[in-house]
Amino acid sequence: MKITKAQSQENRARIVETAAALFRERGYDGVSVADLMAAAGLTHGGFYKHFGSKADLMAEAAEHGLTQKMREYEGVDMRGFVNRYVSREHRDGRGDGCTMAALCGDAARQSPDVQATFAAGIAGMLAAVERGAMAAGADQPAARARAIGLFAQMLGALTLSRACPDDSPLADEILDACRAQILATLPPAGEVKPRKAPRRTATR
Amino acid sequence: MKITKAQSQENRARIVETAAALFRERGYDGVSVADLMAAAGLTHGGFYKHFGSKADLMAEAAEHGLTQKMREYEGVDMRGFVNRYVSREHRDGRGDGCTMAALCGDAARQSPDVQATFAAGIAGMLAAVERGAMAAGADQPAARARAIGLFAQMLGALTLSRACPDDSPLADEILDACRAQILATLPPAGEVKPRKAPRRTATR
DNA sequence: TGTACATCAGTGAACGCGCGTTCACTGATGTAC
DNA sequence: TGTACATCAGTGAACGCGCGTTCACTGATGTAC
Repeated sequence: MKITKAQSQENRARIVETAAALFRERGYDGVSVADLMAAAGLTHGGFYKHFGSKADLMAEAAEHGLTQKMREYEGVDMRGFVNRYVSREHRDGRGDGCTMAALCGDAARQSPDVQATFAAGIAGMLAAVERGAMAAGADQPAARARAIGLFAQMLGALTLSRACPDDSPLADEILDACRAQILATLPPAGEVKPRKAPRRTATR
Repeated sequence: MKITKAQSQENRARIVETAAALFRERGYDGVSVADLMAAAGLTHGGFYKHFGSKADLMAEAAEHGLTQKMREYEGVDMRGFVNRYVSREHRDGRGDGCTMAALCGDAARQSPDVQATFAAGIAGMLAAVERGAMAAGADQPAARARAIGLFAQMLGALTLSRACPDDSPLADEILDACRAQILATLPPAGEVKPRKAPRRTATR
């Protein structure tokens, strides 16, 4: 029952991808190794041919999820980012959503490895938001502080909204209030005063 | 080995109090029934003389923690609240801190009972922050939206800061940037334009 | 007030269960000749 | 290019462990007389 090298690498990648989504959906403790291997279409025994431990996979899945989301938002302008991030779709789609928003609270209690991954993810996210804020007309160095405040508010809004029962009107109110408030601080679309050339994140 | 009724009630209260702190510190899955009974100075078998299940205690501990913190902040003005909430002390003192900030992310994956408790806690918190914002000079109905945005940002700041490794400068930067940003939107202390009588939360 | 007895909070062993992890085994792949 | 064999990803049973929960038992409390 040996498998092609390429097939094996493909399996490994699928495990990471599957794990990233399941962890976001149910949390780290809510997904067992057997669960996720089954979801990836394999049996649990083979897990340790790919990863040293569940904790190792947690770090790798976080890394994968964070960089993937960053890439997905590349080139999206600030208003678009806020509209998509602080939305009912994002709140209700934990599995497909932002790893930070889904697991940031849990990360604080995980291994240093996972924690370091999240810290790097936060740093990257803030840098991207800062770039977006400057492209939207903010000044350096205020842009840095503004980016931090902005992202904290977006993440807080999502977290609070998700904690409410499914049909709660409060869940929507929180999202709507925060989105409107953030958008109000951004210049209207198209009215951006360009400084140098408008920045775009490089597609590497 | 029977115990006084009063002694028993005291034990029960101590279990709830201990559980609330341990849950905040390590998360719901990070504390076993045996753990917390030992921390309360009892053996694990007696747990079910007081509670139907661990999930029941989770809801009761959340309720306890949330209302206790609300009472603690009663009569504190807006600037004081922000300064204490968005602080290193609060970030590093999970066990003694805000239940919402510590467990809001986990709450989304818990039983409807726990989720309802958190939703009620959010509602209460927002109402209190709204009162504080109005006492600080905001207008109705903007005060409601402002309260939501404010609290989301405070909670997000704490969550992000806690996700960073202990010695990370980023952890402090996030806290400082958000605190400064929030305080800048509040009128300076003492310069409050009173409308009607300045409101104080009733001590009931 | 004093005596006899039912109550029930607390104890600690035991339960079944699912977890992360290990292991002997399989058999197609990939390599050495 | 064809043959012989070592490799190693995947399988599924098994491991020890800690979990939430149950249970028979204890013995001071609280009650009935």
